[in-house]
Amino acid sequence: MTVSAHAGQMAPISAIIAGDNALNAPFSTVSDGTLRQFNAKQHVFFEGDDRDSIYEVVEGVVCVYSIMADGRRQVISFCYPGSLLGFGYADSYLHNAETLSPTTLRCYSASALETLATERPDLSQSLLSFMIAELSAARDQLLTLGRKSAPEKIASFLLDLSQHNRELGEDPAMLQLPMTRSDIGDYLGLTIETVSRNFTKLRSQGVIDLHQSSTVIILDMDSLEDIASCDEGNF
Amino acid sequence: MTVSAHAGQMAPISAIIAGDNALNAPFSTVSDGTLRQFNAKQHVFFEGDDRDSIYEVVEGVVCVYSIMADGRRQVISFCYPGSLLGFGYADSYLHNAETLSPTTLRCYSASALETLATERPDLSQSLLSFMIAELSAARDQLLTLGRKSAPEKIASFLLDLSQHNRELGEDPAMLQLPMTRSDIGDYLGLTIETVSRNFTKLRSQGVIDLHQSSTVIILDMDSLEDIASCDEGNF
DNA sequence: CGGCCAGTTGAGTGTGGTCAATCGTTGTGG
DNA sequence: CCACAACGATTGACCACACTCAACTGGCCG
Repeated sequence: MTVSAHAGQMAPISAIIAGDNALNAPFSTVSDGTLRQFNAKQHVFFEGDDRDSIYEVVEGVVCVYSIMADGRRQVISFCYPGSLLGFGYADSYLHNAETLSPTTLRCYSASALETLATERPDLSQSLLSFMIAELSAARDQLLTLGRKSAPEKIASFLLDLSQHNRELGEDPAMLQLPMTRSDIGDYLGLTIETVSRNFTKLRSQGVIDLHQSSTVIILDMDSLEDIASCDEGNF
Repeated sequence: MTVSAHAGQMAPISAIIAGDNALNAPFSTVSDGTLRQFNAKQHVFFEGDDRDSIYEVVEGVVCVYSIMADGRRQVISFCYPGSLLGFGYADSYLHNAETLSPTTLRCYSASALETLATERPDLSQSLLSFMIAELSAARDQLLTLGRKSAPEKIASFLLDLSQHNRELGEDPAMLQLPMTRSDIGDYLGLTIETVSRNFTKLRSQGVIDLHQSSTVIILDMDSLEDIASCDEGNF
């Protein structure tokens, strides 16, 4: 799946750092662990900023993206609770990070966390697991961007969100989209018009329903899966 | 950069495992470490195979790719010496791996290596560094696949190879391509015809020279960077 | 020599991009 | 309360870039 989040069964980084009495513990071992609140559409950091902090998404959704000199944008991932932002060994952030909804982040000192990782094998293992999951998601997305048609991209995207809901125990047929059509387009390598047209097409085929533009109801999961993998029989 | 290889300054995994008297030591700590030889165009493993072994590229180039039911292919990375193949926590390989040239791989037991990683912080750190580099490369490639035109993709690809040469102390203007036009197309999300046409176009513009189809000489690095329109100053 | 394969080149097509108009919702101020 | 602006989303008309199909070249090897 390409939605960037900790796989459900993994312990969140915060729990590893805090030890057994996790979640509400004082994070004395690493300099910080304090919570920061963001409104929607606020930047957490920009590419090139000094990489002083690493964030764990606690609540909300964050959009990580790259941008080219002429303004073309590529969304790298949508980060849901459990994801880490800003982890790596560069001395500045490699991407931009912007909240899509009101968001709570847990903030760590980058240097302290990375030093701690050299001392705590469980933390190091947890970070490694997280990176493996992220890499796997990024590689799946390479296939989507490089080889799938627009309808396949849209269907794959909706199925990813559905799977994400399923892992959280939420309704896999009822999707709340915190991102705009523009975000989706920049994630899938499409324009907003193409995203919109394909949403409309799926609705006219009876595969999905769209009450508000931010709510997608999957009416025919089988058809959606057919479209995602093969894209035969349209028009 | 998107060419998948250990960043030059990192210690290869084999050195970590073997300890200080690296490279030629008996790899008693992990079950294996033996060398395996491959000819060109041989598969190392297929997607779905039991993930029993992890490989380190010692010599040669390996192409890692995904394939869809209808045959569409996406090349994930070209793995040069220093890269790891098959690392992850899934119980089967997630991709296919095929040698492009005669290749030597160092072979480890996946379970033994991953167990060892829980005991040896230096190994765990090394693996984490490697994964960070791989993730960064994959994310760069997302931008290329999602947002760049065909000429930009080709130019970026050649610049990546040039940068790789530079890191190895080889001539950054003289590129030996171990992969076919089809491999390049499947890496960049293009057809072989589009790859070929853009190579021809670069040659007719005097940006590159092509003696054999597998040798590219960069005549005008500045133009190539302009065409790539890449604001990449990585490393 | 002939077959095979990778690569190149050409002609025509179609998917998805561009440009532009419109719609719908939300929020603000008169 | 309505008028209006702002913004996201939708739809339409048109176009271009990259794909498809096809022919051909050149190198390699039996």
